[in-house]
Parts: sequence; structure tokens; C-alpha cells
Amino acid sequence: MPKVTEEHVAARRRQILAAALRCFARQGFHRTTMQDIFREAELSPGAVYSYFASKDELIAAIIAAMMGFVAETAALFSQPLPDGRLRRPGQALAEVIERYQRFELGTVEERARIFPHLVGEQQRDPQLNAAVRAGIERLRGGFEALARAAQERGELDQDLDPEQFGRLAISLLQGLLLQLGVFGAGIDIDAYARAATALIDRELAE
Amino acid sequence: MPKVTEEHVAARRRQILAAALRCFARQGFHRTTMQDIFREAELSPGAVYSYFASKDELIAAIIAAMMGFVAETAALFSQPLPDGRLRRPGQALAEVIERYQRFELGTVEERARIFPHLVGEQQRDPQLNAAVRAGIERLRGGFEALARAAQERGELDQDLDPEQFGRLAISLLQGLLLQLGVFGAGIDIDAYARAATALIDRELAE
Amino acid sequence: MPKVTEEHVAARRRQILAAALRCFARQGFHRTTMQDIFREAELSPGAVYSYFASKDELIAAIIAAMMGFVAETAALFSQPLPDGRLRRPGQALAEVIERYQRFELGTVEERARIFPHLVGEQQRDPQLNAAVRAGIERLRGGFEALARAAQERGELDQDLDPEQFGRLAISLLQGLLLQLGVFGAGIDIDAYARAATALIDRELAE
Amino acid sequence: MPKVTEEHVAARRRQILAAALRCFARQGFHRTTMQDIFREAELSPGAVYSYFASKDELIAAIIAAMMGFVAETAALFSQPLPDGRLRRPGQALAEVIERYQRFELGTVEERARIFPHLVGEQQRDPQLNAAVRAGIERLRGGFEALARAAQERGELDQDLDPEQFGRLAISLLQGLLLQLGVFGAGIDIDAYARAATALIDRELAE
DNA sequence: GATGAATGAGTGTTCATTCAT
DNA sequence: AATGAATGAACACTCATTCAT
Repeated sequence: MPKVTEEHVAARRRQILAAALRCFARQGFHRTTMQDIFREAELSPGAVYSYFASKDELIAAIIAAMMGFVAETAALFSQPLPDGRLRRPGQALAEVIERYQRFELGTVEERARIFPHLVGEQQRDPQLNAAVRAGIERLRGGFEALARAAQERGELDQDLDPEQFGRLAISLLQGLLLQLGVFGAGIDIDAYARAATALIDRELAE
Repeated sequence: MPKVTEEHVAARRRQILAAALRCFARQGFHRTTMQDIFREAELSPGAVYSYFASKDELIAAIIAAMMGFVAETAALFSQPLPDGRLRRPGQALAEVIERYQRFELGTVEERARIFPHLVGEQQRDPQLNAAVRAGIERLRGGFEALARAAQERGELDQDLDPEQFGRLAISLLQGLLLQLGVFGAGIDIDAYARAATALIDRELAE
Repeated sequence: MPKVTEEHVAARRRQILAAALRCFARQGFHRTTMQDIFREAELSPGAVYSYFASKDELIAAIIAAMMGFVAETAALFSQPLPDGRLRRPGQALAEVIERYQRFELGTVEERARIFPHLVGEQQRDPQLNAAVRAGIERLRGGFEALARAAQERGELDQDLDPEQFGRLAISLLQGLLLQLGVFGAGIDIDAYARAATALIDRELAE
Repeated sequence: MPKVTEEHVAARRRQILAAALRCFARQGFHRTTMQDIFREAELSPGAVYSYFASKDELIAAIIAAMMGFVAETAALFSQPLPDGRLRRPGQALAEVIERYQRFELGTVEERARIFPHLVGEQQRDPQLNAAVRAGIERLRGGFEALARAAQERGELDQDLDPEQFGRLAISLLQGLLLQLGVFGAGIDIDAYARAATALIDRELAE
């Protein structure tokens, strides 16, 4: 019967995490009280605390899930497409956005709204900051590698500095999240993704 | 003597705002206590409260200053360069970054570190959200106009959607701030600015 | 089968009480959580609660056992020794210490460590306080009676006030328990008992 | 004007400590809530917390005061009386009891009622335990020294083991406190002190 | 105007106890 | 009879704000 209990535990943790995510997306980490989360999860304090030891652990669990997304995504970049080629950088960017929309935790908008709070937190938490740096660097490194490969194939302007190019790609992702947080459904994610891909991958007419 | 008093009041307000900015940049809005600000400003609670009615007002004043920067910057875009032409979009982006570095309030890094907190705040304050939307839209509209003009002059790929193009330009700015918050001095702002300009303004070889 | 069940119940109660005693000795009544007791007894909450209605009842049961020891001990004093005489007070004191060491519940040190907590509890519980007063008075009365008898036999200084003498004897017992709680095995109980007996029963040289 | 503030601070601390002492004497450390103390001190939570950082610090301050009493008292023993002699042990005991009654903090009964709680605490706090051990050992050592001196002067039975004798003297003090906690005003402290002195110092008839 | 001691509502968290299974 | 997940009242503590001096 451990199976039942294990599943039950996992389900409860998901339930609580989802509730916390909604609260955090609405109010931010600090303005969200544990009471808010108890109410949203329809559980008592004791119940929530038997699955997560503290508010910080709840926050950490959500952040970990997001960092996991970044890591998985970055890993994808080094894998060649079916035709044996590496993605063009803009194509990779579009895929990230695509994957982001399909991510399991909460809704697209909730995840976007949590994003600035996450950035704010990592600024004062050296451990978190290290994790975020690592995640971003990995992703940036991925874009850099794709840019170099594209330059070698003559598909990307040789004048672009691949390192900074990676940063710009990251910015296009970060900016999308921030603007989703500001404008909500006012942002057409697909149009944004197409425009970003076009900007980055546009052919040098010759 | 009203002049002196007015100046005195303005100076005190600046002193307090600068102290608050340093605190907020270090700890975020919520983790910063009013005590932190009293200490940083070397003033008593009563003194600070006679210039700002509440912590929220202090936050609002800082955000207002930042939005003021955005508004002024956006206004610049519609003014033609000495040669009568409008800026190319990438050039405009570089100028924004340039102006950002010269902005009077706090240091470059402090302003960057406050940025995610500002975004987080506006997500739960409709009034603030409206102001931020307006500011971003203005800036985005500026980039859009510059893009259209550049397209008309044949300096920008006709296939790029000017509206989304504006969003991308905003993202490049937002991403710079976020990455400054994550990596601090690890970011070479000028290199970033050059790369961004190059990406946006690059000539289509023909 | 009621016999078996009764025995089973009694055994379970003993098991739980012993576990509780160990916890209380380690942490005191208030710092011991019911969880601690469940763990120590290797029983579920429900199981423990079906034998004891509350934490307070558990505490009461332990205190009752200890007061039972006091009552039994006091009863002993009125019984003459084989030679028909009553004990000398110091001898009685040594016997109490002797009996204390053989008491069935927990270890010598555990009982000593619980002692101050017991005293603390009775101070705020009138019912418990009455029971403790009665127990101490009985023991003190026992010493008083022995002292009077010894005085009559010329074995104890006539100048000693028998009532206060009883209190002093009690103190020598209480002090032993407290010092066991402070110094643990650092106290040589037998040496203490001998010294106490010597102090109380010492012959007036004549 | 620092004088006023300093005095004010000291007065407030005394006020709060006295209130805490009354609460702790009534309910023990753990059953006393900070609310109880706020009410007893007629101060708000914030006010109390600006003088003592935590409940533990409040407890520590009270314990420190009591340990200070023990240390001062022990120091007294080594000082000879006006006639150049050292006290007889029973006389020293009476003086300790005398001093105890005059101690500045709270009332005689309050201090007695706190005593078992203090003992209980030190059992689980190694640091506190070390301090208590040291305090008791110092006092016991004092009694031991006085006993040896008395033995040398022929005023105390040579058969008494001075080390254990010291323990017994400590017990007579501890027992007095415990019995005060149990019987309150039912204990005649002076009668107890006289009896204890008589028991310890009684002349060996010759 | 300026001070800083004081307020008290609100926070995260614990734990004795219950009850559906 | 036994389990252990769940409850929720209560706790220690914080901090934006006020106001007597």
C-alpha cells in the first residue's frame, strides 16, 4: 500500500504547489501569506506544512521547477535536428518559447508573472543567484554555439559577436516574460516568436 | 524664505529617495524595512514620514522617477537627427542605453536591481500597471515608428513586423537590466549595446 | 478473555508510560511533543490516544506513580523494625533513598530529571498541588514522628524542633534528586545517603 | 540627555523583567505566553521586544540574575567574620537564606516558584547546565571549606565527609525553595533556617 | 520641525487532538 | 482495534506607522 501513499503525497504536493504558484503569480512571494496559500489549496496550515517545511521551501520548489525547465531546454540545443544540422539560433529561440508554453506548472501567464519575483529573489540570495547564473549561462552558451555554427554555415552575419549574440537571445526571452506580465493576454506570443526568429535568423540577402 | 524651504524640502526628499533606492536595490521593496531606510538616510522615522507619507509612497516616487526616464526617452525618438533624418532603430536603442547609464538616480546597477521589483509591483497595482503599460507602449511605439521610417528608407527588412519589432527592442532593453541584476559588473554594457545595434540595424547585404 | 485484554491494556499503558517518561526526562513536559512520544513508543497517535485521553493525563499518570511511591514509603515509617523499635530518622532517610533507587518506573536518573518538572507542574495545578502537599506532609510527618521517638529514646538532640526536622529531611531527599538532575552520574548516591544518615543520626558525644 | 534615556531603558528593563518573573512564577516558562508578559507589563509586544530580543533572552536574563546571586553568595564564604574566624557552616547557611530573602528581584515566593523551572531548563541546555554546575560547585566548595575549618577548630564532627557535607547543605537550600513552591507562606523560613543551622552546627556535647 | 519610544495588527509556524478509513 | 492525514487554535515575533515631547 505504499504506492497509494506515495501517489497521494505526490498529488498533494502538486496541489499545494499549484495553489502557491497562483498566489505568488497574483501577489508576489512576499505579499502572499501562508493563509492565502491555505485558502487557495483548500487545506489547513498543518496539512500544507506536512508537505513543505516552510514558505521558503515552497518558493524554492517552484524556482527549482523553473530552473529545471531552463536546464532541460539548454540541453536540447546541442542535439542536432533530424537532418543532422544544428538549429539556427532563431529557430532555437522559437522552440524555447514553444516549450515554455507547454510547461507543466501553472499557466503561461502565471509563470510569466512569477518571473520578476524570481529575479528579485535571486538578487539577494547568493545560492539562488549562482543557480540562476548557471542556468542563464548554459542557455546563453547554447545560443552562442548555435550562432557560431550558423556563422560557419554562412547563415549568420560574421560581424555579430557570438557571445553578446547569446545575451541578446536571452533578452528576447526575458523580455517576452516581462511583457506578458505587464500586458497579459495583450501579447501575441506566436507573433512575438515569429518576429524574434525573423530578426535573428534573417537571411543575408546576397 | 519659501524658496529656501522648498529647496530644503527637495534636498531632503532626494536624500531620502537615494537612501531608499540603495536599500531597495539591496533587498527589494518588501524585505527592506522602514528602519533600514531610516538608518541609510541617517534620519529619524518622524523625519522621513514628514516627507513621504508611507513606504508605498516612497516606492511610488522611485517608480515615478523611472517612468519619467522612459517618457523622456520616448519623446526623444520623434525628434530628427541634425541631418534631418530619424534615427535608425538600433541607433535609438544604443541611445537609450547611453541615457540609462547617465540617469541621475542611484547607480547603474542599483537601478537595474530595482527593475524586477518594479515589474513585480506593477503586476498587482492596476494604477501602476496602467502607467507602466503606457510607458512601454510609448517607447515601443517610438521604435515602431523608427522601424517604419527605416523600412521606407530601405534600411530595414520589409518583412519585419514593425509592431513586434518594437516589442523586441523593448525586450533587448529589459533583458539588459535583468542580466545586470543577475551578473552585475559581469555584463559589458557597451559591448551589449553594440551587439544589439548591430543585430537590429545590420544592413541587408545586397 | 477479559483477563487477557486487561493485561494487554495494562501492558500497553506501561509501554506508553515508559516511553513518555523517557521523553519527559529528556525534554521536560512542555518541550516533549506527542509526536516524540509516538516515536519513542513506536505507536501511532490513535493507539496512544486510545490508552490516554490527553497529554495531561499522561503527565498525571506519571506524577501519580511517583506520588504513590511517596505514599508507600511514608507508610513504612510507622512500622517498627524487627526489634520493635522505630527507625532512627537518618536510617529512615537511607531507606527512602534505597527504595527510590529500586523504584520500578524508568531509571534513577530519569526519575530525578522529571522531578523538577513535576514540582513546576504542581505549582499551577491546585489539585496536583494538594496531592503533592499531602504526600510531602505525610512523609514529613513520618520523619517528625521518628524524630520524636528518637528524642524520647535520647538518640536525638532535644533542642531540634521535630516539625522543622522533618522538613530538613525532606530537603535532603529533594536536594538529592535535584543534584542528580544537574550532575547526573557525578553524584555518588550511596555516599550521599551515608553522609545524610550520619548528619541526622550522629550521636551526641557525651 | 543620554542620562534620561539610559535610566529610562534600565527602568523599562526592570519593569519588564519583574512582569516576566511574576508570569514565570505563576505559570512556568513554557506556559507563560509573551501575551501574558505584555499584559502583566502593560506594554505592547513591540515595546517589550525593543528591550529583550526574545522570550529566551528574557528567561536568560532572569536566570542570569539568579546565578549572580549564587556567585555573590559563594564569594562571601571565604571572607572571615569580624572576629577573624570563618563562619560555621550552619551559620553560613542561615546567611544564605537571609540574603535570599533580601534579593532584589521579585518576591521570595516568586523566586522560589521559578526555581524548579530553572532546574528543568538547565537539564536540556548544556550551556545553562554548565553555569548551574559551576554555581552549585562554588557554593558547595564554600560549605566544604567551612566544614573543614570547623572540623579543625573541633566544632564539627570529624566523621562527616566534608565533600558530601557540602552537598547536604546545598540540599537544605534547594529543599527550602522547593517547599516554598509547594507550601508558599505555609513555610516559616526563619524557623527552617534556625533548624537547619541547629542541625548542622550543633555542638558535640563533650 | 524633529525625535524615537511605543503601538498592535498581522506573519510564519507548531502541535495536541480527531476521525475517516 | 489501529492508523496517520488532517485540523485549527495558539504561539513567538515583526514592522509600518503614530504622537507625546
